[in-house]
Amino acid sequence: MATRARRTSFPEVVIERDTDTEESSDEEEVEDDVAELNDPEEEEELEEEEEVEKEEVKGKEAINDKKGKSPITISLKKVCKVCKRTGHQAGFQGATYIDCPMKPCFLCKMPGHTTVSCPHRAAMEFGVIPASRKRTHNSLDYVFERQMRHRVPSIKPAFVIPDEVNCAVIRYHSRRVTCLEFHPTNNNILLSGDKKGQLGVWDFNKVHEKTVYGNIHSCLLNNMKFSPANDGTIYAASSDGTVSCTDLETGLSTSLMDLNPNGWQGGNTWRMLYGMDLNAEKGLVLVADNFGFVHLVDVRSNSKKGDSILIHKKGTKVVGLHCNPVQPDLLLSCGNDHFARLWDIRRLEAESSLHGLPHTRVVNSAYFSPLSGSKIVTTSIDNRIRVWDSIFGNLDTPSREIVHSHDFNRHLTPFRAEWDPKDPSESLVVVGRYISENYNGAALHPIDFIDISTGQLVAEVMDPNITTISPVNKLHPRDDVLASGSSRSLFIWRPKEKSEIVQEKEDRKIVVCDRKNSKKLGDGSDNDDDSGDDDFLGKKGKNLKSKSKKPNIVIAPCNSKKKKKS
DNA sequence: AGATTATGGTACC
DNA sequence: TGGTACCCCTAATC
Repeated sequence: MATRARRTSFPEVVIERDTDTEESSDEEEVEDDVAELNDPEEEEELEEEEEVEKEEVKGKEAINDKKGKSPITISLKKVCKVCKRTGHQAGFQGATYIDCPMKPCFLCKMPGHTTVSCPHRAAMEFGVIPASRKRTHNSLDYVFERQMRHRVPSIKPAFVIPDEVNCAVIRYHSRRVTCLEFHPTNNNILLSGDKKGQLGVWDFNKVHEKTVYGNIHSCLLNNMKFSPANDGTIYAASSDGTVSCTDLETGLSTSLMDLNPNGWQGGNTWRMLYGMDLNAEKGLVLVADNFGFVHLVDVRSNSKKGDSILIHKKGTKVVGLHCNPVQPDLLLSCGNDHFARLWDIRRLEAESSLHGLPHTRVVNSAYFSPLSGSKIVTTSIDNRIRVWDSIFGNLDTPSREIVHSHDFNRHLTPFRAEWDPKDPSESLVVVGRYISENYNGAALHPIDFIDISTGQLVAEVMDPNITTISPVNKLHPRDDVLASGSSRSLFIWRPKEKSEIVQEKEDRKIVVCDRKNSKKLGDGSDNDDDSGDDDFLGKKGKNLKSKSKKPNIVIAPCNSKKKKKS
C-alpha cells in the first residue's frame, strides 16, 4: 500500500504536555511551526495526504489514553510558507525565487500566473498601458505648447548608458540610507541622510574622508534640499518633527520649525515631517507631515507662514512635495491616501487641489519632469510607475503605467522613481528593484533605468558583490554618475573608460560593475592584493560579506566598536 | 547559525 | 471607525 509506505516514513514527534487544554488548535499551530524540521528526502515522498493526518490523530489519541496526558502530535509535513498548504514550496531555489502559485503574481498582482511567468517580467514594455490620445487643445494646452514644449526636443536622442561601470563604496551610515542629494555646483559632493537623522557629506573622489553631522536630527531624515540662494546651505525635514537649516562647512544648524515643542506625548500626537521642497521665488520651505498637513516656512524670517493646510486625507502621511521647475506656483504632493495632488500655492487651501491623481495604493513619490515640468512620474506600492503627461491635460488616468517591482515598504526606505536631470527628452527614470533576478547564480537586485516613453527597461545596473536592495537612487545633475543608497552603504557608479559590452538582451543593457574581475559571492576569501591606489573598485568588487578582511575602499561604520579602529 | 528585531501598510472585523 | 493580526525575495545583530 502506497499510503502505508509513506506513512511509515513519515516522522512523528510527540511532545508531552503538563496541562491538557485546547489540544486540537494547539496541534495545528505546532504542526506549522515545526514543519520545516523535516528532512529533504522525506519531503519528496510526501505529497498532500489527508489520510496520513487522520491516522496520526488516531495514534495520538491512543497515546493520550495510555498516559492520561494530552500530547501534541506534530506532523512534519512541509507546508508552503506563504499559503500554509502542502504540495508546493515558495522560496528560493538557488538564486531564483519560486512564487506560491496560490497567490496572485507578486510582480503585477494579477492572478493566474506567478512572477516567473509574468509577462511584465519577460519584457517589461509588454504590459505597459500605452499613452492614450488625450483630448487636447484647450487654452491651457496652447499655453503649454508655446511656453514649454519647445524645451522638449522633438527627436529623442539616444540615451548615454555605459556598458560597464566602476563602483565606489562608501560604508558609513549606522542605519539605512533614506535620501541622497548631489551638490548643486560642486560635482564631487554627495549628501546622504539616514534613518537615525544623520547627515553625511561626501567627496566621492576622496571616499576615505568623511564628514558626518549627527546632531541635526534625532530620527529619520526624510528629505533634504539645497538652498537655491546659497549652495552651502541645506534644508532637511525629519521624523523628529523639525526642519533644519544647516551650513555644510560648519555643520551649524538652526531649526526652522518644531512640530513637537512639548516633546514626546505619545505616538498619537507625535508629528513627523516627510515631504519637503523649496520655492525659491517665494522664499519658502514647504514641508508636509504625517497628519495630512503642509506647513510653509519663510526662509528670510525663519518663521512659519500662515496656518498649516490639510492637503491630504486627515491623519495620513504626506510623503512627497515638489514645486514645478517652470511654474513655481504649481505644487505636487503625494501621500498615503493613495493620491498625488496638484496645487496652486497662491491658493493653498484644504479641498482646493487643482487635480487629484488617483492610485490604487500608497504613493511613494511624485516628481515633475526636471526641465519642462510638463510630465509627472509617480511611484506607488501597487508595483507601478505611472506617467502623467501634460499637467494641463486629463489627469484622471495616467498616460502610462509601467509594472515594476518596488512594493516592499517595511524595513526598507520606500522606492522612488527619479528623473535623469540630464536627459533632454525627459524620458529616462532610475529606480531600484525589489524583486531579485538570478544573475549567474546570484540573486541580485538591480537598479533599473526605464524609458518612460516606451516602458522599456533600458539598463539594469548591478554588482555581483552587492546583494542588498538599493531603494534610494540619484542621478548626477551634470555628470554620468549614479549614487545609490543600499541599506547602510552608499555606492557611486561611474562609467568605465574602456567599455566592453558585457551582455545585451534585446534592447536592454545590463550594466555590471567589474563583472569579469569579481569573485563569486559567498566566499570571503578575498585574495586582497590591495589595489587601493584608486578610490574606485577598478580591479575587483569589494566583498561586502567578508567582515574579517580589511576592505579597500570601505569606510567602517562610525558606530560603536569599529570607530575606534579608524 | 538561527532567532530577533526594527518597522509600515493593509485587510478584516 | 479603530483595533489588531498579518505579512512573500530585509539586513544587521546577538
